[in-house]
Amino acid sequence: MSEPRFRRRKEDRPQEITEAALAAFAEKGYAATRVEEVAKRAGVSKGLLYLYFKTKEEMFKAVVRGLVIPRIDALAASIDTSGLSAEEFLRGPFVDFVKTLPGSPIAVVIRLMIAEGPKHPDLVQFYWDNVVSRGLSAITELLERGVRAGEFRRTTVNEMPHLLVMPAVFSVIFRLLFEKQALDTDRLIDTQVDLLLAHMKGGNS
Amino acid sequence: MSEPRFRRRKEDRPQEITEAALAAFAEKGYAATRVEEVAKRAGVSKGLLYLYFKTKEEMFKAVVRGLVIPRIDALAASIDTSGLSAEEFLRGPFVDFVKTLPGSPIAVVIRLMIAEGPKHPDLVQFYWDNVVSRGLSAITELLERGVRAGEFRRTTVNEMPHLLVMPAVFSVIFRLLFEKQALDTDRLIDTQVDLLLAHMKGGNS
DNA sequence: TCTCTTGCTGACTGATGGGTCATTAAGTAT
DNA sequence: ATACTTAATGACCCATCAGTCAGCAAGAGA
Repeated sequence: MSEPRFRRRKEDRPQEITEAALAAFAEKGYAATRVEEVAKRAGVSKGLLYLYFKTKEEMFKAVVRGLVIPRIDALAASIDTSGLSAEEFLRGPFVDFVKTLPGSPIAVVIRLMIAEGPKHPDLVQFYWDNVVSRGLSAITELLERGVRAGEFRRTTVNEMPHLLVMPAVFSVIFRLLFEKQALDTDRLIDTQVDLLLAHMKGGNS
Repeated sequence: MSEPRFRRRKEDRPQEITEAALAAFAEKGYAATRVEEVAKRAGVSKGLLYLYFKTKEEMFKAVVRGLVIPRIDALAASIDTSGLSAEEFLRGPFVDFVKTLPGSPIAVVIRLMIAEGPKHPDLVQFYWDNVVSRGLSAITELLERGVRAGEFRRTTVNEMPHLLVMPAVFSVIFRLLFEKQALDTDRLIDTQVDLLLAHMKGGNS
């Protein structure tokens, strides 16, 4: 006769909740987001959230974990599989990936990390181990490959892969805060990569 | 006989409160900081805060305003007064200033802006007008001076002064989150400035 | 010394929101 | 059908905290 008032979908709940939480956090930030708001977005009662996550904080951590790992895995994998030269990879898949960041869920995670990081040391540690550290190593390895192939000189950049990631982080933050004052983040990223490649390929230092 | 229980010091209160608030925000972030905690640090009762600031939010805004403006003014002024060439200014006062950022109160403000910005659009606007916009213009003007003097070619960098500020923002965030995994932020800044100067002085694009 | 002004206090309140739990109803097994 | 398990509800509890206000006391003025 009538629709049941709810369905039991134990399997799907965690991800649904996680997604709802991300959306809410993106709009209001962690502290300003009410648990009930997340519940509403997930189309579920507040009490249910506490069956899947012990506290609001646990929920927050689940969001970060669930979103970031897959993406990084994908990029790391593509470094190995693609038969591209180091320069081709940087100009191609790497730049593409970086350009998508400012508009992706990862941008939200980055903001959350900055805002809440100091209050969640274990989460920062997790993020460092699984994202930052691995990302930097992957880039270092890629540059090393370029040096071995005779594409690049060995320069300071080999010890500072940060220089390649920098524009991504900067763009994420800039877009987040000053959306209106459109900075052409794609161009910023391209320019920085051009600069670095020019420096690594020829020149004098 | 006995010390008075308090003194009336209308003049000094605002700054004392503002400083206490900054210290508290630096440790806990805005949302997690209790108004009473700020009062305690300022050695004052909670009620007093509300005589000088209508709300916690107003207090927050006062912190940002009071801390950042003076610094930016100082830097902007020194661009004009110093008789240095563009390159000398960049390698000298500019780099010095940027290097102090990650450890300065401004770093705290930057973090607060990222964390709370989306909830305070008017504050973001204020920050844009008085800090970011003015800072970028100053740099643009400096580069332009360099071009006119024949020091620099005109390149993409003239339209993207962001490239010079980027390492500062990146360093602030990096140090804030991953203090332990010491990134040599001074070196990062130097390297980026070297790269840009090399590009603007010679080369091919 | 006795006002009078006002900077300042601290106990109070009202609302908010994280977290709980007794109860209900969806699905499953017999 | 009937009994049983457990996903899901939502009304409730209560600690927390931003903001208030009646009264107090520091210092100025006479």
